[in-house]
Amino acid sequence: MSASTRPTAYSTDIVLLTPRAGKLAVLVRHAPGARGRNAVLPWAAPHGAATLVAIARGAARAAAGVEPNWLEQLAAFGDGLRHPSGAAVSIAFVGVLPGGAAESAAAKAAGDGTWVSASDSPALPPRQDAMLTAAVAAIRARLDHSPIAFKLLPITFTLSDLQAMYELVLGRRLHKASFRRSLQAAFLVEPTDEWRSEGRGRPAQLYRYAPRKRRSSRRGVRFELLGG
Amino acid sequence: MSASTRPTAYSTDIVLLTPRAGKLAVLVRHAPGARGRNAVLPWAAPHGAATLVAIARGAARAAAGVEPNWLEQLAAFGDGLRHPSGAAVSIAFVGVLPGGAAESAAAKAAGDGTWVSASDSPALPPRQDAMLTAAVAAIRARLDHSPIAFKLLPITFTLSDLQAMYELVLGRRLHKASFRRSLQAAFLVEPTDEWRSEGRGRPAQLYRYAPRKRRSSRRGVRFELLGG
DNA sequence: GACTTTGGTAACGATTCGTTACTAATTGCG
DNA sequence: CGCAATTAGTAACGAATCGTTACCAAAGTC
Repeated sequence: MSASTRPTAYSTDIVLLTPRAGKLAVLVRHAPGARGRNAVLPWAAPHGAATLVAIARGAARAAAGVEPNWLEQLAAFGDGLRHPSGAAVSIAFVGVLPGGAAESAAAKAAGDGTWVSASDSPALPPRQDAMLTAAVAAIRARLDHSPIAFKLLPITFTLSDLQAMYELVLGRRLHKASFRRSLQAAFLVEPTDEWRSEGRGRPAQLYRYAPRKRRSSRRGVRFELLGG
Repeated sequence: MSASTRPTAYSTDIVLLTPRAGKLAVLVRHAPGARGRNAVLPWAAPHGAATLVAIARGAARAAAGVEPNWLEQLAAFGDGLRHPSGAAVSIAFVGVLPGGAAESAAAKAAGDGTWVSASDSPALPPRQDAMLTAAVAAIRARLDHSPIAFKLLPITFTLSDLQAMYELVLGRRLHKASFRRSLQAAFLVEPTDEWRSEGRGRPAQLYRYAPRKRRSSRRGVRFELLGG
């Protein structure tokens, strides 16, 4: 399903991301010999009539032990950069998993990959290194359009957890009152009956992702996002 | 460079769009036999060490006679849909040309493609039909982040031209005062000394695209863009 | 109890934004 | 010429949004 010695027409690669220790971690497979060196992203050669996204999902499950909670195509990468498959072009997918989902005993037993910090540049092959950079930029750019932050969290979470996840992906601090006011106006979450007490401080109510409305915005044009 | 009879590993396709008669037109090539039927998007097989974007640009120039004014990768398409190349996967690019650039005598002589309305669904092969739909959605989604509207216009244009182009791509009407206020705040255009008189009404000043500032926004989170 | 820490919200001021209304400059027509 | 029609361009009002400060609530710690 993965490491073939003969060159394949194209490869399907996956950048699986999960929060770990306040940073984003990426799933890699290590070459049998060295540890910490020669890391590669999970990838698969095309097989049968499986769709691209199905191949990506299968590669993710083989390496992580569980299926990604969210998965989208990233882009096709070619342009001469070296890739372990030898293929001239690779189609990359981005996926996310909730924090802790990959640390379960079942997931560890079923997957052959390991999680490393995404920002410490784990010495990937050139083409896959470009994929990782693009993947981190992509979830940041799509954070407003896809429920990525929610899919990076467990089913229930506190509003502070949600804000911290947005801050982690965006790489900047957000204001609590503004964040919650915007969230309230969007009808994206609903409270549960549970509360969580994290040691110090007042307990926080747990929420779940439950989008209800979809306002057709009808807003004007946002020129300020244009650059160059 | 284009129509080979043996199956290729993958194809590089291009969806070239231009404004024409108040709608978007797409560049297609017609099969030699029938006219109006069997239209295909320009595509190319991989060759040599050329990058993906260079192959796409070459295919665009071969069919349009000129190079696209803006070009970005769209996505990879596979999933069993039929494609004239026989390849299992195709990497699609979106490009735009200013209105009138494809009607010049030089362009018509150098290109072997023809322009048809993008909304009248020109009976493309299934996979390319999906590309066209995705391309129109993509330029709409990226309109705020890439200077697509400016690249769909000639070098100089009136502010009414610019607004009409935004309305054409977005598919909805915009308010003149709001549009110009936002544009002014973004420092994206500079006036020229020329004026254009279009028959009736007051003449309009011509502007050119000349982005000066890039404010780092620092805005909050936009939950209202999230759906499903 | 006093202090610290985290959760949660009210409210003020500034900015943005949609809209209305107005002025400016040209063509067409009597 | 005088006046309607048409398109360009802007001022300004009111509502909504947004960043920020401030405050209260509920837990643990000393």
